[in-house]
Amino acid sequence: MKTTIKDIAQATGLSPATVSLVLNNRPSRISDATRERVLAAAAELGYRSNSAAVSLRTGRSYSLGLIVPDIRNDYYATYAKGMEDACQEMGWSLILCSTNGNPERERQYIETLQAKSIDGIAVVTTPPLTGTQSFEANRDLILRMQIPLVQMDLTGYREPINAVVCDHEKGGYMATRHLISLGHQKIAFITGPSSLEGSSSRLKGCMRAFHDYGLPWDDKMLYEGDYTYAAGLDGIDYLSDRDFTAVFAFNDLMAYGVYNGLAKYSLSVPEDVSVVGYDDHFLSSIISVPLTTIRQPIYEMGKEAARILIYKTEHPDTKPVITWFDLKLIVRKSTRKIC
Amino acid sequence: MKTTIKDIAQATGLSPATVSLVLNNRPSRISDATRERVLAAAAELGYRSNSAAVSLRTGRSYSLGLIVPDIRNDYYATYAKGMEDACQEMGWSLILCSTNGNPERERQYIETLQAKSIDGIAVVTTPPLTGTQSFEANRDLILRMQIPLVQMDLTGYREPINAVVCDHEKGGYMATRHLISLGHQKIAFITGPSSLEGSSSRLKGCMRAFHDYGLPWDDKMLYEGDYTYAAGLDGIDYLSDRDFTAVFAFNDLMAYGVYNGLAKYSLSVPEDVSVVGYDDHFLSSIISVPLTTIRQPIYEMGKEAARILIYKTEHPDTKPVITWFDLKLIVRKSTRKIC
DNA sequence: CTGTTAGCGCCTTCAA
DNA sequence: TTGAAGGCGCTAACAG
Repeated sequence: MKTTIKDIAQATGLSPATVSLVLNNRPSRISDATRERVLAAAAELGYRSNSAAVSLRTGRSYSLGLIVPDIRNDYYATYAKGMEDACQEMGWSLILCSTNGNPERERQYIETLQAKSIDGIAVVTTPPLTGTQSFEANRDLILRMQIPLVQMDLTGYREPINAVVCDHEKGGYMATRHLISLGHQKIAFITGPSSLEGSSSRLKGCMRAFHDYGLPWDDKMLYEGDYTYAAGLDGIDYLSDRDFTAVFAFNDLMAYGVYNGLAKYSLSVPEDVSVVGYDDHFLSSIISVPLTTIRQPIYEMGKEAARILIYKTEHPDTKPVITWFDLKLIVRKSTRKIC
Repeated sequence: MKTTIKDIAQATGLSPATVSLVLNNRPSRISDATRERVLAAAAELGYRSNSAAVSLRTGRSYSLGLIVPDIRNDYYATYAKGMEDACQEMGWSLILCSTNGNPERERQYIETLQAKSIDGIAVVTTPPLTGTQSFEANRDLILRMQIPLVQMDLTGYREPINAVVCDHEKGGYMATRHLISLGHQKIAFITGPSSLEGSSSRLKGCMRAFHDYGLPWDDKMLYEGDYTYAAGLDGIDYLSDRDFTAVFAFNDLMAYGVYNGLAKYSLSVPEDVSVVGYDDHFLSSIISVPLTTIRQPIYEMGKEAARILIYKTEHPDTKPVITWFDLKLIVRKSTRKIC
């Protein structure tokens, strides 16, 4: 039914080995004449290599696994798309694993991926779990399996590890500086979980900006959210008796919650309160008051993650790669100058 | 390094075949004693089957392919999540293929999937391409490869085919009837591409509602969009000199465009104009004026798609399965009663 | 009830 | 420059 290298061998009167050699472009110098013959026959017969056979023989599968908490989240979907595009460019495949933040399910996936001789795994852990025991255990599992691993926004670990990272300290600084330069001095912050590196870095940046501009820092203006829409709403409830002219939400989803939270108190954006988000979710340019935000190049990070993984497959004994990405302030309508 | 059935065979003093038999729960009755022994050894040695070997031997891979235009689109991401969850429940994997609406890339994917001995493929074609020659060619390609295929919202074809479908005629009817029952008589419609079955069905439903309630139909109140945000904006521009009190956009994304388009003309929702969307995008409950919409059970459809595919793998010679899903009107704040 | 045998399709020595 | 042979890990016949 399906044509194999044997068929091509038969058709050309050559041996399967020779056919394999030319089909894989091996340096073993084959005469141009036979090469042509093989290629012609392969095209003629519509040859496609059987990846199970290749995989069994070589132990490689030319596919990567992506483990994310929830593919419906635009953030992860964008990352997935980046990886997927990079894979496609190089003829690789991507296996999608959505864990719902369940570490046990994550573990199962890792084992399935190993069974499939996956060549590399990219993991983005769900916020509340990062740094937990079960997550570390899963990471160790991957490492022990000797499968290349790329993480996102996670540099600190007991040993160096491949990663794609943004300088969130700088991101926090940029957002805060933007507000300060607009004349805001009373700024409220709705953060992510403090256990998350990305969140604590942002916060450090905020404090540094306050310090640089000689503003007094006040922990009471802080609400610790969890990156969900609801946390934005709750944050405004919590902060409602404070006095502020601006809010910096540590991601766009919470900023949307802030919008609606403020509306509840009849406060409008940006007239009464300026709002800055973080991520540049695709909706942020679309909503009625377009959101000023810090853009993360998630798509590019996904691409790079795939590239690192593929590179590691070819060069297993190289040092861990950490690629840094730039953040960018996108000024829209949700922030305004005050006197 | 990795333990194989041979290792287990050696450890237990049995043959690889026997080990395989118990590990796969084959009906060939094996004594409980040896079964126990094998299972114990497998656990002991941490055995995991090599799926490349299984795949090479059996021609099956226990994985499905999903081909979508863009995983960043919440609609497709939700479908993917449904499939992924169903796969996970049964120990299968999902390979993600995002085509960007490029038929050539779609074709490449199909061939890659075949090379991987994929057991089934779910395709959701990008709107402008549905029904085009290249798309039909790709579908034929899959069919010719004898790989089970599931489509979404696509029933009409020259031969019956597995599908998960909503009755969009009814959906169009429900949305229109809702507006009519609220007193609206001058309703504008922003449709999807007329070449799409889902869009033309909705439109038929709208017309039927008008007919049932004795309202005159007017083609001038129609704008053909393409399901993008921009189309919603454009639609309002196009309709700006018409007289209407309500708009029915054929998906939520276009409804968001309608919101902002109306704002441009200083029209507010729902005071001046009522708006109905379609899909129930996750943002529709979140935005400042929550959107009345028709909910499609996309997630469930994804689950069912995976189940159909897996079923087809076990029962290749059964008749095509078409599963219908119910639509539901979700009334929120974007529609109001007028006198 | 269990073991033997024979490949699935491919790649990789090694020999010619 | 090419061919022959062996085996990756597993399963399906067929024996015993």
